[in-house]
Amino acid sequence: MTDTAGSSGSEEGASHFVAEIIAEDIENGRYDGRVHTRFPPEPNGYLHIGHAKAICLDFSMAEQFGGLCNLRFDDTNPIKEEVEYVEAIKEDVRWLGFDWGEREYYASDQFGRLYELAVRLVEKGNAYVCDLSAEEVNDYRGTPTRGGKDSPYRDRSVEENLELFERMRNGEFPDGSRTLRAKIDMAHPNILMRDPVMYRILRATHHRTGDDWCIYPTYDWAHGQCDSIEGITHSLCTLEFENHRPLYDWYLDQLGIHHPRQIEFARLNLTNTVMSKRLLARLIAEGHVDGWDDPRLPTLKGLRRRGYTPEAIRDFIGRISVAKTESVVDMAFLEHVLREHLNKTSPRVMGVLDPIKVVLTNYPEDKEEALEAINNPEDPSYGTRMVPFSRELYIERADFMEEPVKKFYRLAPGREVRLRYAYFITCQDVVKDADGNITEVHCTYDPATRGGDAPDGRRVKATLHWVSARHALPAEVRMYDDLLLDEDEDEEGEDFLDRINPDSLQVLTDCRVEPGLKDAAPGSRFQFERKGYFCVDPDTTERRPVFNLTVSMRDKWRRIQKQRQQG
RNA sequence: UGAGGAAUGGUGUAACGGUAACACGCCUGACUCUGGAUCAGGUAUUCCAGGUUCGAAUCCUGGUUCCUCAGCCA
Repeated sequence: MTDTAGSSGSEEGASHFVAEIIAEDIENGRYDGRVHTRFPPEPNGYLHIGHAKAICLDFSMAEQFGGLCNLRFDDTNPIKEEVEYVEAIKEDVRWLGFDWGEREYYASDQFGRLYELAVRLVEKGNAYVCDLSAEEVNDYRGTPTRGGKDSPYRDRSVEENLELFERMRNGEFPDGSRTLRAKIDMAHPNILMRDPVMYRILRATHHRTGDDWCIYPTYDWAHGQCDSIEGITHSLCTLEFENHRPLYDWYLDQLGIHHPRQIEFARLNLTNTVMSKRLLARLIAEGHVDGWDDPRLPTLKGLRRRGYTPEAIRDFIGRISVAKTESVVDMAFLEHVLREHLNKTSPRVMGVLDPIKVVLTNYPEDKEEALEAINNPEDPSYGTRMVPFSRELYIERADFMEEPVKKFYRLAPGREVRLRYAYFITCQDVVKDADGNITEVHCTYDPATRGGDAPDGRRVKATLHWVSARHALPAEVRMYDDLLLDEDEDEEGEDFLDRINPDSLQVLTDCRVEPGLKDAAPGSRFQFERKGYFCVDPDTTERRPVFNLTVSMRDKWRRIQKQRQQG
């Protein structure tokens, strides 16, 4: 037997270029065969599924090679960072299923150490205090094609630099008036090597260090040194940091301290949505969605509320693999992986989203019975439940057609179908209101088909879900669709707001679900048979449950209709 | 016009000088008390031009296209 479970790449050891590099390093005895990674978010916003890729990579590489992965908050910019984000990020990482043990670090924990290291560079003549203003620094930097020019403060003596740097730290100079800069090469072809800023003067209260510091390290200065201090071996980051690697290496080489290896990979992009913090913030600010946990968003909070499972997200990340090619993954693939997991794990239930009444004219008025239904055909251990049945029922409006078109084989006048786990029914008549809208469908049922099988072996083309009108629980269902419409190939540079799907949310307020759903806890997931996977939203109240569509079922009939529309 | 990267079906990834493969999507069909799931089949791929080689997606040369970089953001 050939095991093709390898498609679920997240389970066993993944094989991609990052894993190959690490395996090679181990083989060569680099870092004594040790593997230690880190996930380094900045606590200035919420995590999204793009971060999930980094999280899964960082933790899985550690796990696969018997190493460790740290959680490190890259909190070097106090004006953007807040504790609220720290807590939210931890919750999200935990929800995804990863454990950083005691290894929760903060760049800010190293401010003292970083300062000492900076002093060392100054002493070596590798850094200097520069009095140029921000604009002047930009001006002196040059352009990608033209080298910059040296700062007039570049050749200060070590003593003067030491003194000035200490006075910066002591708060003797106003914000922005001076910086500490690495002394590298103002003519370097890589702009980042043109005497990058290591410290800026910034009087802002930091979420952890309060007002202890009025100078803060920049990313490039802090990141590599923190990696080094934590003993990181492989520092995985996204492609845009490729240009930073020479600088990352330079600091570590000058200092002569433990030197991790930075490896860059392509970030995750998905069709029909946005991933950038800026764009997500804009959607919220402009009211296109309701907040960071809006179920239409690819944020982890949003996906959680939508009903995504962490298992599915991890499986998805494993299966798209990791490479250096920039790519856009089809949302359909994420949904496929999601359905795969939900299909195996979701209890089935019946819910009618757009009800139309069915009256069984030959069923006694007062009779009620309970019919046995299977909770999960994929897994017998889920058992069965009893569902109430009576004379008046609701079925899906779309499951009836007065004048059925070709290939429609659900209920229609004179036609017999099965009510799932219940009876065969035959449509005899329809009742309409003054405007000609169908208000009731009158059917007869065949008592001999109780449970759903005909003793005479008679077959029907369709099986419909239903609820008993008298017993059903009214519910609200929020139907979600892609946040963005498909990209228009001829339209270039259009604002992404032009692609917003006006129908990304449709609230259905007149739904009816099985009474057994009365006490379903927020977050619990179900398959509404034939419709899709749903989960209970936190907006649920005792009086009225609220469900979110997680992902719809694949639907052949819908596809036929679509084909027909398109000609 | 500088530096650093990347190019394989519609999409994502593999093949590490030896038959271009896997998954998603799409299309057929089978089966079915979910038009779900499952199963079977089909569709379609090496950026271009040269070169090396018995043999090139892979090596070499030259080009093309795309991405990143001029924050005291990360």
